[in-house]
Amino acid sequence: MKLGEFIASHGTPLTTQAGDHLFHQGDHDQSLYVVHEGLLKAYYLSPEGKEHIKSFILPGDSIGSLMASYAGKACTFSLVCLKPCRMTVVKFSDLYEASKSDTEISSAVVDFLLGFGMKKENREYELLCLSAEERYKRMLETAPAILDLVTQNEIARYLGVTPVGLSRIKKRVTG
Amino acid sequence: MKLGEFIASHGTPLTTQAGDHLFHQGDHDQSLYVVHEGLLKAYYLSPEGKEHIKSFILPGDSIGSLMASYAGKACTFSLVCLKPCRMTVVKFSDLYEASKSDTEISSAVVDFLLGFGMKKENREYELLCLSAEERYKRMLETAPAILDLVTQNEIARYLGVTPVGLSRIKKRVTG
DNA sequence: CATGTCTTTTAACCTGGGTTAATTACGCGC
DNA sequence: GCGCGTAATTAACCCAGGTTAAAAGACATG
Repeated sequence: MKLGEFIASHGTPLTTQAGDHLFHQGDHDQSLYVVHEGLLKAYYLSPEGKEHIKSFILPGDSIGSLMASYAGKACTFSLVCLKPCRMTVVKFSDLYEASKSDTEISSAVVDFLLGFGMKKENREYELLCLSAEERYKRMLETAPAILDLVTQNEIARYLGVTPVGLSRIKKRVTG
Repeated sequence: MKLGEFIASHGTPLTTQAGDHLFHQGDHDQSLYVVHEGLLKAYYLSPEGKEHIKSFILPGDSIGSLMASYAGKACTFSLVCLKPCRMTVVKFSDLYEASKSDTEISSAVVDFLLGFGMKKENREYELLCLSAEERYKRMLETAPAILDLVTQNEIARYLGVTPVGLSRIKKRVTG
């Protein structure tokens, strides 16, 4: 069975409003969210209340908490809609079980996970090797679309700087 | 077929000396290295010659360049042995193809990739949300073993600070 | 168009970590 | 034990980005 069919038949549709949370840090949400339309952000909240943005999720992307879904632990981050969204929710365990017997599904899951791994490695590279200014310039080149979708405030917290810091960087870069 | 059997039958053994490189940044190495014994480091070298350590690889771990193996691009990092190593080398494409038809293999690959994903997410969290000092303290708690295996110089470059910086942090933390 | 709310910019000051270089430990071979 | 190379510490200075607070835009609503 194709992965798309599996999701269509075993998933349930979900539409949300901007501001709706799908789960909070600490929850045990074991769903995979396949996004068809809208915009979400995944973020960490530190004990001191500082927000760090893990990623923005666009149509075509999928997201869920690996920690909760696979390791049975609490979600390490929160997931909130920045715009009204339309998606399909799949139980991680359903997909995981299906991948054990259906080679077509497991192939698609392997491809998904390999793509996921490359994204994470790329993010790791940026955070480990680049300065905030370099990360901003890189974002201008590789993902300019997102800049128009979210506030500068959120771009900053995604890049690992404060909004004040990003304002300074912008001024420096733009000249 | 079990993954272990596949690796044993389709892989080739390899032993190396400390200092040997398995591949360099820019190469197109499409191998997966399954480490039985020894110690390796994966690192990025910036155009200005600065080294950033992506990870240390211990017995039981596996490593390879996703970018080269799966995306067909150049390796984004280099891989070098810090101690003599004993490992098995598997062609990524062999394993990838096998996972398309053998459910036992694909299950193991899915599990491997899920574990890999969790590691990468954890590293992303540390680099995005924690200060260098917090990352050092966390390492003291969660991976004290590595501290004895490599130089402080390398710990620093793994944590994303300079050796001088780490020396200061140590002094601050240890009191 | 006045008002409140949110985002962005600017300014002043502070700090963690970078940089360079000198100094001190720690092996290790002879 | 002595010399030599590598690793770690220390010191002095610098700077990117954090912090706090105030000011300036930007919009929406009444």
